[in-house]
Amino acid sequence: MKKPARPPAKPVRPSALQAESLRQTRREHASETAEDYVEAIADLAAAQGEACVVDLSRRLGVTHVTVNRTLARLQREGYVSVQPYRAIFLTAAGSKLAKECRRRHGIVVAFLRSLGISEKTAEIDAEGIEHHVSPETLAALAKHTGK
Amino acid sequence: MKKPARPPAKPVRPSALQAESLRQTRREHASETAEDYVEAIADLAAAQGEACVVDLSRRLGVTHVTVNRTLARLQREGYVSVQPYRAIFLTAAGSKLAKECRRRHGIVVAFLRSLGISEKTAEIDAEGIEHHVSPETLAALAKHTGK
DNA sequence: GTCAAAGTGTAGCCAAGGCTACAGAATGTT
DNA sequence: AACATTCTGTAGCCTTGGCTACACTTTGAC
Ligand SMILES: [Mn+2]
Ligand SMILES: [Mn+2]
Ligand SMILES: [Mn+2]
Ligand SMILES: [Mn+2]
Repeated sequence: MKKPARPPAKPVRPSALQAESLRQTRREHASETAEDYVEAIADLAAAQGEACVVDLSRRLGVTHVTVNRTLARLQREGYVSVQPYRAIFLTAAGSKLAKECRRRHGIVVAFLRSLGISEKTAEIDAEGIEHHVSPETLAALAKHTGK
Repeated sequence: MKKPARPPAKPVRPSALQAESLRQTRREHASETAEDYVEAIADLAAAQGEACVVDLSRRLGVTHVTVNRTLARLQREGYVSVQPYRAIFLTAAGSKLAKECRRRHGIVVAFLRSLGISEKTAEIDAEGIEHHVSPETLAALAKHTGK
């Protein structure tokens, strides 16, 4: 079916734009784990003074094995500093990222709440949406909520 | 560091809720590929009469190899029907899913546009956001936009 | 100090979803 | 009919991110 007998070929949506959008979405998925981890580590550090593996595994909803392997990758990428049987610390880069993520998370949740969404649903949806909000959209959400 | 000397232990956010939210986000990621594929297949069928592997690979921004393997999985899961060197067809389940996804995609884009987001950014952001919008939020977005 | 419980680390399994390289099939043009 | 191009399929590689099972370390309680 190389060239099917094409009817007028009205493009529902340009393929190139959708391809670019999906590529962007995949890039966002690649950084998503790092974002959720550093945010969780910062939250735990703020609440308890420090973060350990089991606390993270409870908060992230995965086993401690997954946490461990992911922390190794995040250390490789320069976001955290881990040593065997020691608490987990964010690097400067990790802290910066955590701060940005916490801000963005708050804006998304506040926006959803302003739309009348229940707190629980707002939290659930925000956890996924947050990673796909461009700066342009984030600003619009903040403005809309604040107004 | 089993039990660190804990300061008052003010929970920034309950761990259980965040864990549940992240689990939900992961479930959504698992269905995301299927959703984007059936939507793309439906779009291509509407525009050209039928969908083939290279058209899909162009539209999805991946190689034809990835498309092929994913189509095998989607067939296993009952969304598409593929035969070697034949066009790709949606099953009833696939068509139903595509229809829902197209509707949801449109609502998310329209909402972003109504916020003043540029068309291109709206498309890009929507491609990621759409999969994380609960029915409750989707309804709120539709209502907000229509108003 | 002993010891059980909790925490941590590691080996090894799996599926998804990217990719390159190569081979075979279909097609359009000459 | 021949051939170049395009399309399709497959083998095999990689990374991410889940998991269980098992072993070791730390810690708190007695
Ligand atoms: Mn998140
Ligand atoms: Mn978050
Ligand atoms: Mn999408
Ligand atoms: Mn879509």
